[in-house]
Amino acid sequence: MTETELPKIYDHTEVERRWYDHWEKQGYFRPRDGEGLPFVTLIPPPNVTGSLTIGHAFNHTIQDVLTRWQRMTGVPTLWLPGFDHAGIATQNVVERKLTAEGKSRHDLGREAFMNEVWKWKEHYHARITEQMRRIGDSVDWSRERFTMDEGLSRAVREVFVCLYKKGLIYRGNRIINWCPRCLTALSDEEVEYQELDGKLYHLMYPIKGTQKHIVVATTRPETMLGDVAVAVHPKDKRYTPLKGKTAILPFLRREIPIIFDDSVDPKFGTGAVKVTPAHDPNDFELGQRHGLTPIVVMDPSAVMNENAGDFRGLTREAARARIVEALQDRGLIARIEPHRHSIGHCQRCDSVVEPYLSLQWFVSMKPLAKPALEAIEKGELAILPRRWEKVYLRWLEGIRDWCISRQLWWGHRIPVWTCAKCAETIVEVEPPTRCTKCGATDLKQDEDVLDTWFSSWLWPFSTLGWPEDTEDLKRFYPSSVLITGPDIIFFWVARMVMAGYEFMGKAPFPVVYLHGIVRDAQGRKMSKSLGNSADPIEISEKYGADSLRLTLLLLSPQGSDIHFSDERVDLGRHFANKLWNAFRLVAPHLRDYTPDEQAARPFLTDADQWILSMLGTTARQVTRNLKAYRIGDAAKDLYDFTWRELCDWYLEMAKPRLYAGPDAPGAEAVRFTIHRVFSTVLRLLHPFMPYLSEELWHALPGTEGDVCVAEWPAPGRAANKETEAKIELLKEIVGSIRNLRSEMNIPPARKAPVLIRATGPEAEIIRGQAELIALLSKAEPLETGSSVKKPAVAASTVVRSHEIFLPLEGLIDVDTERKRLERELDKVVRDFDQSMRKLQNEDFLGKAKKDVVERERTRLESLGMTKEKLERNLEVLR
RNA sequence: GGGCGAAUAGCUCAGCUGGUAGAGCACUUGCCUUACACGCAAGGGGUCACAGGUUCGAGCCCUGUUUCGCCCACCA
Repeated sequence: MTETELPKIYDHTEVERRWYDHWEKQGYFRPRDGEGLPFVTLIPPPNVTGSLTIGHAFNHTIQDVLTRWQRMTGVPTLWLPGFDHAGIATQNVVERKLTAEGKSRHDLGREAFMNEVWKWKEHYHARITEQMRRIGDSVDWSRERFTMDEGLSRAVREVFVCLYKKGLIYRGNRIINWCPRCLTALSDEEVEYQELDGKLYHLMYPIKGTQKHIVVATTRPETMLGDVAVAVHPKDKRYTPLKGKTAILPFLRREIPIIFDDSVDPKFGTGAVKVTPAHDPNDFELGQRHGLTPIVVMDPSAVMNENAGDFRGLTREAARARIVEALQDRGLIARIEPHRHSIGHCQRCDSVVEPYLSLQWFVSMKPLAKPALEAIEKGELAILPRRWEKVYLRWLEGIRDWCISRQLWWGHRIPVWTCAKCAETIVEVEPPTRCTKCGATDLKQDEDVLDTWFSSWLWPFSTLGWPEDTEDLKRFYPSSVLITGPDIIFFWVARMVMAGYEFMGKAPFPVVYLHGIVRDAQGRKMSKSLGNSADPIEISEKYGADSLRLTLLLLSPQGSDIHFSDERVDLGRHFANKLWNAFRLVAPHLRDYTPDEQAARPFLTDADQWILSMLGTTARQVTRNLKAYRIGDAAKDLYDFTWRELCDWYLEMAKPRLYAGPDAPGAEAVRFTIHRVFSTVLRLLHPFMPYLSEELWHALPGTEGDVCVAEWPAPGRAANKETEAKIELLKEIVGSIRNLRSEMNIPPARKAPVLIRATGPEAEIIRGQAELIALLSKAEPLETGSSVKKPAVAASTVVRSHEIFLPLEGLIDVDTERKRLERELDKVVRDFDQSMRKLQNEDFLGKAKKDVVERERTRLESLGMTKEKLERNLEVLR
């Protein structure tokens, strides 16, 4: 490979096209055979509703980094891909499409509609698969699953039947959350509450046989048509005279009792509450306690029904307006006051949810929650960052029964049949052919489907073949870690833990790592419905998939949200380009090179030893951070090492030896060092930037196979502190000279003489580094030593205790230089005084740690010398 | 009403066991130096939200306050 073969600007499009198929064909993504605990992670199955967002790309990147890293350490790895049918969400988008075509799902009928949804699913499945390949997800496609495939559907039925037989699934007429637009029941978790400004209406109900009224406060006057009582607190003196009385419901003239119940808060509103058991969860319970029969006044689409008298046919909103108007006409509204309260909305369509009495299927959650609660305490489950554990625990402690039936078509049909003849309920995994009680063959299956999460909560074992006792299930359950966002702790994480204990006897994963949510520049969550997320493929085309991955990680401190915008991907793109060009610099000099550590080691320079030492430290840090799920920190370690140490310093130091050619002295050492550094960095970098690292790995001589399965760098020997200190000193001196040159307006390309009057033991080190100092600061000639004479006219500075002079006869403006030195001295004096005060403080000397005091003493000494020398040099200018 | 999180440079954020405040972007100056202008070198810029406290020493620990964000809760 020659320089001319490598373009100046890294072209990711060309490189990223090349490797994915290769890795896949090699079978790297399938778990290798072998002993030892495998590393297993399960994808949070993306919804087939639409394509992936940047949020997904972030979630996948974390999983892929961990999976690729583990693969390189040699353990068998499995990242199992799959997709979620996403019941309501998917049905909604397909229905929306039909609406646009002027059709409804009922025009098509159940079967034809299902075909439409399957087509939709196929389309987006293909799209998502393509996206995952582009961003480099190293998933095992041979094990791909879908929540509605045959095996998972079987698992769903098995679980339903099992829980039913245990008495943990039951059917009941209860108040549930009803979406009048989706026309289905929802679980409590699918309702999103929003604080909104509303009104509190004080309605006057006439008391029978008197001229008086009882005033009830409500936010929803339209539900008054379903009122069956008025309730007050038993100890509320205002209402004790009304014992045994009844009120007359306006419009309907229904006579309703005044009842007494502890649950009424005398301090709220008027202390009297209308009771509407069919449209309010509290009222429902209250009604049950008092034996009241609920009256449903709306139809499923929240239009007033035949029980609403003259208001029949009005929407609930229209009914409210008309009822308030009519009551006002009759003087039955005491007052209306503003009232802020939270109102439930459908998670999927944002309609106001109606508490609605209806017959649904439920899971008793309390018994299932118990082991999931204990899991944390027993240490069988950890949620990172730890603060989320409280959220998880609190939800489980207050858990309520789960409404699992949905009045939809897209989903798993409930495995319950009713006998047309004897009305027997039959609950079976496989469709029965005849009634188990009377033998009749006319059986009708429940029309409803199950909540989409009723399949997702089985994901950790259903994807591995459960209920069959498969090899995969034995080998890969439980998985190693779950990577997901905190927004689905309740929907998914907690429920998976419950199902894991219930059906497998143990937690589905020992660790849950919850990463932040990707937001747009305005702080809104990236979502399909908002349309504020770029397509990862578009970003990959424009900036590169590697760049996207690295950027997301660099932007994400552990566990907090990230603010993303397209342009920020420049961060990753620029890094990719930097690495590419560093490689372009070294590649021609490594042609035909075969690493030989034995031959090189005796000739390693300080610079070589220094970068190798830093490399080792970086490798250790990266591994340590990955183990702690500090993925972003690991990425930063590599970014900083590559750019700040390798490119900014080492490669500059290595250039003369590289340019001198392969036969010059020192060539062996520099080639060895560079080879070692690049082959290590490329391996460390591979989990983060799989494409670029693979490309360069193949371009680097002396490497074998693919970096995808290369050995993860070993921790290596401890840092070489002595050499690191030498180079640190060198950096400081070079920095000071560059600063002087810059202040004196010496053009970068121009060489300029420099004198260093070095003192003490470091003088020897400086002499040893003179060649590099000269190279890096364009100092020519460079004179160092303890006896160096200060030139008559010179810009000067002090590093530690060493004086640096730039003789600038005729070029220097004395006034400018004096001001500069004064500024510098000022700073040193401030530090010196502060340090002095500290060391004069008895408490500090007595109570601070020895090494802290010692460090302070050294610092003061050094500051003192610097001060003294600056003053002396300044004196000359004055 | 409860809980959690955040507040550090103009912007987005690091700062892990208290010991000399950092990065990227943006800005200023000089450079197309034979890897890279997607770059190099130098530089400016901070009462670490506020008020107390603990400590020899606080961005970090404790208490309270303010502002923002998120989650939970049967506020008719």
